[in-house]
Amino acid sequence: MATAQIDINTRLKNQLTGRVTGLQFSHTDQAKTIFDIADRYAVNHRALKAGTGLFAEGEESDSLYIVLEGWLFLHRILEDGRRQILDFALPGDVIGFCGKEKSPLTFSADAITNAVIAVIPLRHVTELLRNDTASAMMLLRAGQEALLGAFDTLTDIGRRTAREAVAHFLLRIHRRSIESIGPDQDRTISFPLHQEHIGDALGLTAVHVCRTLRKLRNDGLVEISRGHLRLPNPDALAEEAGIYDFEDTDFRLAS
Amino acid sequence: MATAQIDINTRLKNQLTGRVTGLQFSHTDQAKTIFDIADRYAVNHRALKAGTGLFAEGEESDSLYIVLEGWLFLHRILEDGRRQILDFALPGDVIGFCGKEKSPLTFSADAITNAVIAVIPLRHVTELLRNDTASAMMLLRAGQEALLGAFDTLTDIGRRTAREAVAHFLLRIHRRSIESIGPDQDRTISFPLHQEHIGDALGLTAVHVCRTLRKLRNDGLVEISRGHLRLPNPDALAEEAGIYDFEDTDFRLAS
DNA sequence: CGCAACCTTGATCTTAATCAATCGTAGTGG
DNA sequence: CCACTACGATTGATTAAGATCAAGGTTGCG
Repeated sequence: MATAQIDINTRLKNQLTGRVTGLQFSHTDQAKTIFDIADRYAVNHRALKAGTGLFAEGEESDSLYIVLEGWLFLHRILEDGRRQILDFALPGDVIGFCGKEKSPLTFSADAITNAVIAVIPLRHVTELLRNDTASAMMLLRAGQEALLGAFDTLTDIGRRTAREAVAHFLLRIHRRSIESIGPDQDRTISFPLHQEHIGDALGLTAVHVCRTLRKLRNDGLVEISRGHLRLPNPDALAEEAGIYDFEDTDFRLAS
Repeated sequence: MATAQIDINTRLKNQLTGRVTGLQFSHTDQAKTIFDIADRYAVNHRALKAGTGLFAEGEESDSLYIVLEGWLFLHRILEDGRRQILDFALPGDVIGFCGKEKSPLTFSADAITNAVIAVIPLRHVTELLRNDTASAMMLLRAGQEALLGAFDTLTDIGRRTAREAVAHFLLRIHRRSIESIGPDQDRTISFPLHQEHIGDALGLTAVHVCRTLRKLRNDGLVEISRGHLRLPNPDALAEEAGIYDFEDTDFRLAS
């Protein structure tokens, strides 16, 4: 069991390391190092079946998690059932670090697909901070990356129309998938999200996401089929999202 | 000039240290250590007039900033002028750390009131990570704290009504102000935000914020006057926000 | 085959946006 | 001291984006 999971880890690292050639810079290095951190500091791996939870709001956890394989989502549920998805987590992403011991988590994490997660207890994080400056910097960056992602979503929900928000969301997920899993084939990525996931991430209903996607599909900007997403014309889609020249610049930029 | 600013810093620390007596635990310690970090690693202080910018989207910055005095807001502006406020920054908050050098910032930070900011260059952050494990942990926590705040706002905008969101927002700001500036007098805090700030933070128009605040005021839940905010009945307001027993639990919890 | 998810589409309703004045108050210059 | 100005808060009338309610329609799987 443990060895099988380490194989998965190693395989992912190789995939990512193999990618360095074609690409320019640091994101790839970062992902590599995140997996190195998982290698060196994880006490065990957790294999989750699709639909099961990694942790839930209210639980106490003194661990940090690194996704090795699969897609998860972080969310919060209100009393009456309204759900807000806060983020998605792909391989190489760090989640669940609340910083303090003994304080309850304020959100839940569930697996969308089958997933493998490296578990790093807080005491190993302390050790990492003491002995491994480069990894500490990686961790800081990962946190900041997550914050910037939340800022993107905030802008999508707060100040973009449904059409703009969905377009922007798909571009971001597409980019993250490529950065995490590796280059896409013909602009196509594996895409396990349901319309309800998209809606709950963007503050929309699944019905409205459906209508919005239909229009984007009719306009030839998006293709979704059996768990795969293709963006035939990312530039045109970026224009819909209210972003221009997104190939050149970091398309997180609003203008 | 430098001495005057250090005096401000010292005074703030004393205020916070003085608070330890009445309260239970780590938040206070954390704030103290954030100011210690500012003391030890800042190369200089910047004094900002109300309404001026600390940095703007698109600029490159290899510094991290710690607010010593005043209120700031972080925001992003879309092409057509729509604005999303991403977060507010109060004394003790850390902002602007993008993690990578030479990459442009993806949001702006402006001062709401006059403000004093400690500037820590990235090379000092590296030094901090290498030599000062406790401070490194503080920095990680501060980042996580910001992420959790963004998650709160995400839930407000995405899944709460205007009334719930405004109630929740005021409770959070009230709490942050107390944690940062010190205990309030008679449930009253200094509150420099305009209705437009609240609207841009919550994805609403200033007009709708006005109407929502009026109703909350008519219900005796909120009092706002000349830059001050009073929450006469936090428990009742928390109920409006869809939170119960918020005195006992971390009211970041949705349920 | 038949059920269970999920997606799709239509009709109607609600929340919040937009448009448009008006009011209050703090500052400014004469 | 007082008109004048500017900016923010307020209120009303109207519109629009997206929610809600209600059927079907697909797809995949035991």
